[in-house]
Amino acid sequence: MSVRVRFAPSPTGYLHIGAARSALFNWLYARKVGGKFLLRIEDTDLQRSTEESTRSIIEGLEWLGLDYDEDLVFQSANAPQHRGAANRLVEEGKAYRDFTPKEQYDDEDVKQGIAERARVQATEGLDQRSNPYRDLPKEESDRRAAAGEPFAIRLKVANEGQTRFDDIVYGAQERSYAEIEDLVLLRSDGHPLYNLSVVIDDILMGITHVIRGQDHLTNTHKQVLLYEALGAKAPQFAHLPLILAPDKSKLSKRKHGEVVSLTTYRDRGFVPAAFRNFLALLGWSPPEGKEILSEEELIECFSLEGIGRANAIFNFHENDASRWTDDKALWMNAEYIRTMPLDELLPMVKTELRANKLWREEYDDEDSAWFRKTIDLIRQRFFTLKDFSSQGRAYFSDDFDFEEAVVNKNLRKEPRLRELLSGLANKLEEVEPFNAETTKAALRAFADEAGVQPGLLINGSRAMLTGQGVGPSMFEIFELLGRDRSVQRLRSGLPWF
RNA sequence: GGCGCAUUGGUGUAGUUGGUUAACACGCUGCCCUCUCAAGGCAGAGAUCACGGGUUCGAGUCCCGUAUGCGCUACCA
Repeated sequence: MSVRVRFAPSPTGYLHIGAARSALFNWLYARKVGGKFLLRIEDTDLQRSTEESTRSIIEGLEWLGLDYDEDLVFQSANAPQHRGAANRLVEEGKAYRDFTPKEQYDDEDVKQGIAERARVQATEGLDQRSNPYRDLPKEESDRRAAAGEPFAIRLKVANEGQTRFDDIVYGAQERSYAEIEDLVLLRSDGHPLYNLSVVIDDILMGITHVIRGQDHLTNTHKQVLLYEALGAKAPQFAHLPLILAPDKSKLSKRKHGEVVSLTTYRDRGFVPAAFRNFLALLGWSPPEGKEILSEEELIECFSLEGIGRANAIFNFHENDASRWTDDKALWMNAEYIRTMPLDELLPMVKTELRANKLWREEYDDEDSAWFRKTIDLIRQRFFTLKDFSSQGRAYFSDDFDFEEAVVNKNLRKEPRLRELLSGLANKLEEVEPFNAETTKAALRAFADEAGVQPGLLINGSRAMLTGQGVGPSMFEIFELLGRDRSVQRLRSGLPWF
């Protein structure tokens, strides 16, 4: 039987990086074993589901390069089947109508309410099967339903026994029926509930392996019960450890902000392959210990058995802008930027420059050799794609900022520099040809004549030509910017004012 | 409250059927290289493997308990 897996997010917001990782693992597994990777949007909660969210999920997956194999499935479209299944279970006596009036819960303290109710239930000695409608004669149930009395449908969980399944990650799991309530399948307004929907949909879609977050581990027992009631074979389950914030709390946008949203990484200049690589290493480790893995390598060595059981901490630093996300993610992105094939990087840089009005069509044409050379040089010390338009700005525009601290340290500290650099400009004007070699010789000779350290002129030049104190070798910069721009910037005197 | 799951340096992870100096990556420190910053090279700090018992000649690895964290416990997903 060929493998079919799915990623089934609910469209109630941005795509969370934890969800993105679930998608990735499903995708990797499908690609690894030659199975199908499907996408299902779980939009049964109509109140909270939005089209915008669905779009952002699809965009996110596309950005990560996780292509799905069949048509997108909307869970809401299967609602008739969900209801049909629930009614069938009632007919078969495996579920029952619960005419208890619906209670209203405050959305705020649901968790507390649950704990409170559980406590009361325990002290009053109520068990999970105390529902008065559980054993209502079928005729009466039918009659009341026909009379229009509202009801929810609950699964009739047997008194004795236990569910069991083997989780590929967490191992053998058992749970006694006594700990499982008669779960609601259908709300009194006819809406199918999550546990019913997933099971029906997974059956409908022929899912063979359910790979999802560990937060569903205990719910799985209910679902196993449903598979049994429906006479269907349960799929294999593999639950993934969760991704937590540094304080070990659940990662949430409300509490932790943008770092948890996948699109943030796209918007802040991550290379998709780098982020995918980083995500893969959260909770999973390759057998060889090699960490930088291409798409092919990732697929090749991926296995469900390599997934760990402990929750991983996503180590970002909330109050440190330069370490706004996990250090290793940032490092990996830099690693990709400086080592990936230039031809794959170029389109991303183009997009970035374009967004900042720094792109010129010539870069694709007569200046393409220059452009490639420039990108290849400056990418060596960049961390994100954003750096091409910020730190790299001086290479693409004459309108760039001078860093105050750099100007003070490399220019103002030595008053003679203004004249010296102007003199250097004169010297460079005569250099022929104009390249790294010749400018180097010229600068050194000039430093000798003037009786100053070459470093003084080099650092001063860097400040004048790029506005920055750090960057590539100065002579490479001269060559790249060319004689005219180099000379002009050296003479501009701009930063002195 | 009940039930479940987890616990190896700051972070991510390796640690084969229990065997001797607990490994790798990121981060951090120092040195080299050097016009700066990276990269690279070298060196280093940092873990009594959550804690307490037990089994064993021997435990990060097996068993029990405790703690902590997380999850589920809903006519949310």
